[in-house]
Amino acid sequence: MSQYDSISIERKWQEKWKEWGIHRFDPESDSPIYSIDNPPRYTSGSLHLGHATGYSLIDFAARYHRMKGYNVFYPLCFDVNGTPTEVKVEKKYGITKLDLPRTEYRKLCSEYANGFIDEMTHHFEILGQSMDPSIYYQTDAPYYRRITQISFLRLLKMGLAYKGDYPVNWCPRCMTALADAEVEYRDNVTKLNYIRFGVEGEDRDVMIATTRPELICTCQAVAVHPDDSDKSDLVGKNLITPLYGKKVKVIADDKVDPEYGTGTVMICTIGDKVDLEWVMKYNLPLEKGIDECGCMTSISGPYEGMKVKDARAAALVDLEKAGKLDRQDAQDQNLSVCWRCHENIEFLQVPQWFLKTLEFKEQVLKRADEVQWFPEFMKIRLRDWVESLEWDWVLSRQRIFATPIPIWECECGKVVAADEDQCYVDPTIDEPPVDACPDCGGILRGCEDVFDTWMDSSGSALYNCFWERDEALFEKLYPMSMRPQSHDIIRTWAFYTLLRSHQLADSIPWRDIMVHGFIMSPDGTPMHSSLGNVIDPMPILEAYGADAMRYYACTCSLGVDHAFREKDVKRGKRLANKVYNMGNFVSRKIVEKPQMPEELKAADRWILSRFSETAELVDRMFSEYQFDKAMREIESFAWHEFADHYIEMVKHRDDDSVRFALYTTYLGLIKMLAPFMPHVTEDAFQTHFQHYEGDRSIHSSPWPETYPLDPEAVSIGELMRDVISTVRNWKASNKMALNQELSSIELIGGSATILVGHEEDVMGTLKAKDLRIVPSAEITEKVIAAKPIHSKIGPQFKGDAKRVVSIIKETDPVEIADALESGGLSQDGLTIGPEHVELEKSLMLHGREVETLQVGDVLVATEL
RNA sequence: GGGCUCGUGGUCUAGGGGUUAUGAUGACGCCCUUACAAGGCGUAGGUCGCCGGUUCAAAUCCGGCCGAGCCCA
Repeated sequence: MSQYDSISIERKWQEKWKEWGIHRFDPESDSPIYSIDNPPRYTSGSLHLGHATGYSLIDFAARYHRMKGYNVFYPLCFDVNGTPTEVKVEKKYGITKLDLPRTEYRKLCSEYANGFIDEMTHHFEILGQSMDPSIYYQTDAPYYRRITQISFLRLLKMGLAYKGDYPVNWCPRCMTALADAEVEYRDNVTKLNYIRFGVEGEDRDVMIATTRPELICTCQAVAVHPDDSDKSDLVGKNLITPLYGKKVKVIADDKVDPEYGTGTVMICTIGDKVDLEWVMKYNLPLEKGIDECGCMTSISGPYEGMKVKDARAAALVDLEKAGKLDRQDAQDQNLSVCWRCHENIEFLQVPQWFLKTLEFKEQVLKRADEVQWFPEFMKIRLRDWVESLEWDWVLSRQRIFATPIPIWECECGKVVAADEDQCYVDPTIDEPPVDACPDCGGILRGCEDVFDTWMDSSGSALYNCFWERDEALFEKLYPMSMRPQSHDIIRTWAFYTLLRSHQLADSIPWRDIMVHGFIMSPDGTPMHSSLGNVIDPMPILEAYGADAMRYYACTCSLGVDHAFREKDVKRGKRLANKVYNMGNFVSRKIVEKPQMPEELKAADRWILSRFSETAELVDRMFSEYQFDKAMREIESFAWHEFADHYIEMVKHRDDDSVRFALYTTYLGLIKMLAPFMPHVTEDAFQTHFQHYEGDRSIHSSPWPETYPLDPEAVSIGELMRDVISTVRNWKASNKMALNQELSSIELIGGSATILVGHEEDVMGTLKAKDLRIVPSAEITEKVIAAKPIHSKIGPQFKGDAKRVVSIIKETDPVEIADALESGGLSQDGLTIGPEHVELEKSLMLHGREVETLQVGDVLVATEL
């Protein structure tokens, strides 16, 4: 059979790997550990193309390190917490979190999310993933949440977690606080409204421009720029707000942009972050105009209970009626929206739990420097993010399907934390460690808030290393070897993990971080379900196989985005087929395991040398996560050097030397390809090598051994290759069959003599009955061109280089050759030597009817 | 508006001061050759985004501009 049937063969080995358990991490082993802080897959349904690519890249690292002798820790894991699931469940059942008791709501979410796990696990298998189910975890399980909770209790004890009363980003639809990292921005056009404020005791108006007229009820002050001479007379006076008639002071502050609107700003509690800055700076009262549901409060008077948007419209009508609305302009703005439901977010003051983050900025950046970034420039993303941070991390969320915050609170304000032994604990169900408030004896109420799910995710490295579960294993495993992730979550997953590992373990979480890009649609634009350009990887896997899909994945260099190319997957399928067929050829020659013979023939030494060079380069590229480069090296060696040239060169031969070289090179070749294309290489290994090598699987076999470089064999091999392919091309272009016999071939030229003693392969391959190698013959050499060698001329002649080049170009080549023979070409005080010029010669052979071909400076004469 | 990355034959891509710019893919032509026609061989196809600068020498370094993607404001 010459066709590689990917689907049935892939399933077969996937089943075997499962049966053999060859991807297991061995906690007892003394081998060096390579551990991967694998991204727990979010349980949102089927695999998409980006996942297929991302997880393939991780699997390359895992399989490579197993072959390098590492005890690899690569857990199968799922992320099952969080708002995205809640949003989907609410949509599915048409409910909100207020419609159901917490336990029932949570049950719906849990059933929904867990319902995907079997299918997603199966998809990983189809992709050829070597994740280890023996170290499985999911983030909603009590054993995982327990670690999240204990880590919080430690941070609380250290004084790093605190309850604060600061305004937070708030999503009125999700009814929860959001971290800065959860806020997205959207371009929007709104109305900038010019509104008249009265001046106290004077008969004039001041025009104020605002996009949020519904917040006039919370106006605390009005600000102008200190250098704005037109308005300096206002500073210190009181203005009267329209609709409410409230007196507010005019202040001068250089944060005011005099160019924006009227240059006069109303300061509300709280429209945006600048408002908040002013509120803090001038110690203004924090009045709440909007509540947690996104409705106006009683402060707004007639608008109480209205949604913000409706209140804005109503306020504008009233302002118009009162003659206070002067005009409206269109205004571009950047709207803050919730990352999940895209509802406009508000700034609200709702008590929340925070983790001290700002005071750790420098330490986190130091930790980031201790980690090796692949690619290096991705560290800049982290640095920019850290340096731009303005707030501590809001840990609490007013949601349900997440890890509960393990505390109870008393009306007096006392907080009672859970005992670590109690965890996992749900304070809305479980009893507190003490019966009543230790301060006032009051009743303790379980905290209903839950953690931001990044609190769970950023503990993955700690969890993986058995932190607070097994002290000995923690010592052995921590820090982990590598964190793989995409670049969009550097500010969240990477940052929070670095922060918490520093705070809790005083260490980096991992030594390396590998950051990959996104997979875009074929036209280079992002894939979005709303655009209808999302590509499902499953039909691709079925059509071409996992090895082909994985081939595509390794063409995706790290750190940058890649448009999906189906033809790259096709190329992968072809490569799998090619490798499969090479195996068929090699195994025809092999009847027992070949030993290295005392003497290897030149062509065989050449291919072993080239293989060794390739394997060492590939090894280094693997260790630097440069999978695209590694694959390119393997592919071009396998396909072009090994198959197109070497195999062709030795087809005619059957001896110990060629058997050893074929066996060793092909085995080494499939070994270095095994991390990328695990199925076809396993199939070839099992079919042709397993009974000789003994390893149960190619994936539990060692990385190939290499041989010292043999420069002599490399020159001989390359000349053989060139002579053979030149004559083959000549046969082809003269419409001869490639196995057409030739009565003789003559190689003429000094450098041809290295082939003396190695005629066999040239003759055998070209079907030539005779081969003669002579240093010279009755030939005439004619110099036809002289070319300047810039890399030699430039450094030596510097400023004169241009003149040297033009001398060479303008002088007759024959004249140059003659001059070089007799010591050099001198002109204009410049002496040009043989090292500066490459002479191109035409070789003429007289007296016989022969075809002549030229290979470098070797002339090939063939005779039918 | 800021940061990062990228612009190379029709398409995709390698190279990151010094031969005739790499390879894939598509197009065209030829070939069943001791594994593979899902193969092999060959041909055509390029002002290396644009404009300046540094240099003996720039696809490569520097500056500006244009375009794309991501991250942030």
